Amino acid sequence: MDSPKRTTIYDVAREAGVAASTVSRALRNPRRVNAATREHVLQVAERMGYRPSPLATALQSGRTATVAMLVPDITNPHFFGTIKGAERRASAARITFILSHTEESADSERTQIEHLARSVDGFVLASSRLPDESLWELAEEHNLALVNREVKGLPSAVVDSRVGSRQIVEHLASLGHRSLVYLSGPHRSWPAGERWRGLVDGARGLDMKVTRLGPFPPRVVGGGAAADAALVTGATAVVAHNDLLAIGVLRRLSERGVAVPDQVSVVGYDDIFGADFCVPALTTLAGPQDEAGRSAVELLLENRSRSTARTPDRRVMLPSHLVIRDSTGPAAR
Amino acid sequence: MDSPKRTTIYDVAREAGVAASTVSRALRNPRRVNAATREHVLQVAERMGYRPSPLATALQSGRTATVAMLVPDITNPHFFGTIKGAERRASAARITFILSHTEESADSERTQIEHLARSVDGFVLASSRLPDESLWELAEEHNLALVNREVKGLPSAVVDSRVGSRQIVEHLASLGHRSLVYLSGPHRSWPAGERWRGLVDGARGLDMKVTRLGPFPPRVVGGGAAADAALVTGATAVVAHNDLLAIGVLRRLSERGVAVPDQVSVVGYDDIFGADFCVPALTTLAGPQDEAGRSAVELLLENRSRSTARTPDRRVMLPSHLVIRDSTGPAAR
DNA sequence: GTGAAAGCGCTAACAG
DNA sequence: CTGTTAGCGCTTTCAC
Repeated sequence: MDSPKRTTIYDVAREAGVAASTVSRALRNPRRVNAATREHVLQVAERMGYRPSPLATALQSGRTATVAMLVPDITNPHFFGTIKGAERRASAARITFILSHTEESADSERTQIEHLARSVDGFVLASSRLPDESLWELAEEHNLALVNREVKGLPSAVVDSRVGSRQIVEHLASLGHRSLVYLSGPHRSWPAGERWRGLVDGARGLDMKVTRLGPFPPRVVGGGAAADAALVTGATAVVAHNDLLAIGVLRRLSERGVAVPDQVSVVGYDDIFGADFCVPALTTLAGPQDEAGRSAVELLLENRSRSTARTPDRRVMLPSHLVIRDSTGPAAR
Repeated sequence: MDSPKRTTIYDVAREAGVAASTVSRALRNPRRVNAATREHVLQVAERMGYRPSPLATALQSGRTATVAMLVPDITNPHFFGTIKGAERRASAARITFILSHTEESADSERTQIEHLARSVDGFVLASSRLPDESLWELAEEHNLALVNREVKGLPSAVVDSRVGSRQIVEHLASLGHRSLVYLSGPHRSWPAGERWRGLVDGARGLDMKVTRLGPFPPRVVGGGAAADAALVTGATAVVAHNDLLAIGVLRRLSERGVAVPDQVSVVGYDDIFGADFCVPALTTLAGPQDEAGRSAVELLLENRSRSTARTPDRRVMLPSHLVIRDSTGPAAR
């Protein structure tokens, strides 16, 4: 594929009549070399079609100009926004972007990090499945930035879902609901805890009864069991861990002939693609997921420049907002 | 981040009382070294927590164990399946997966390839925007595999949409439709050409009139203009370039009070997430996009092993199938 | 079967 | 400001 020997700085150096190091400097540290020499070297390099070898650069300098993003499930539309934001930010900084999925497994996550460690400058961990302790430990050795997860001492970018959950409760309360059930996501999911706490906080003083069910798989297929479980509680409002689950719930309710929102109101989280055109269109807590991805990469880049010095943990909190559509309405009766 | 000097094969060699080259061999070419020595080396390496440096390996050997996938628009759900399939296949082969987007620009695509050339073993180009000539040229220097694009002499994996388009025509004809309009995708889109040809072929001998409109942006927002354009033709059936556009069309038709499928039938391509729960649920040509991504990576890997020898171009054609839902019905009148 | 040694392409002191 | 000189960590002849 690449037989015709790539041209190296040595080729350029010879052709330009200077030392290899001068070529290197002309290319990287424009100011440390005579303007005329520099111009000449650049022209020769250009003419010879010189392309630097990122590998050699990285091996020598330790900087790879690459970041890796690990997501639990590459299939989940929830992550698309985050991935997009991260990828965009990276490529804007001319940073190579590696995407990898961990299959919802903490072990796999750790292995991937170990595996990629030498090839990247840092990791964006989206909805990491690793326990806090593991993250602290990994952070000793690696440059990490978390998305939708907060851990003391580590940089993170999260879309608020606590304050947002309060808004959900207020919205439902104002519609006359007196009780809601939260259909919980994965057991160790950090956002699940946040959401639950937000709902509980919001309910306090509003004469709203909140119940937690689950965990349910945060996918459309999880909606069947979740909906059935919710119905038996008699609650008039259902808050699902995410839109995928909410859509599954809508589907199941429709099968069972339960009218939404007339009999039951349904709320989701994330405002994923499709949330606006499912039936009824889903009321959901929307947030700038792409911003979160963007910020995480940014935190990584910041951290990189601060050399070895331990940076005070930067936490970015992005605001969410409730998008009210057709799946919520006045409480039944 | 990584201050405590990584252990290298030299450390292991010293500790094990052998030469570095022996360590290297023990790790890569198990058979070229005495079983006992090998065992010993492996244990020492393990004990010392040795991790090979992919960079150094790549620099020396020329193989990076990495592939890059370029997609025009990382935001488009159409690509999610392809990305997923490719990522999965790569990680199964312990190949690092780089994802990059080209913003629908041929120039950007070329630049990215140039940029990543030294860091990867090959490229998966999904729906490449580059003209055939450019691809041939690039293939001289790089290991390429195409997804949803066929170019003579280059390996590719495509989901059939030509035969599938015939099925669409037959389906519509059997419902009594006598004319359809194709809402075309981007001007230089290869699948757009395939689909159009498939529709024309299918219409021949079926007393079906086909019209092509567009190009339209293959996104939901494109649906407004597309739907309006389609309506003025008086056609009773609309075939949209992809599901995104089709969903946009559904939305516009609903706004205008045009009943689907009673007044107009609508068909899409891809069966993306959401196609089953929009209203009415979309009839669409589904295909194994993830398989296409998977196959493309596979082609890359095959090609890599065949050393320099030019491999006869392998083309993988994946079958599509028509998923009939609620957006198509008997022709009006 | 194993060791010595020469790089892969680049950067970073260190002199001059 | 520029050239010389070591490597970065690994693989790969080439001898022994």
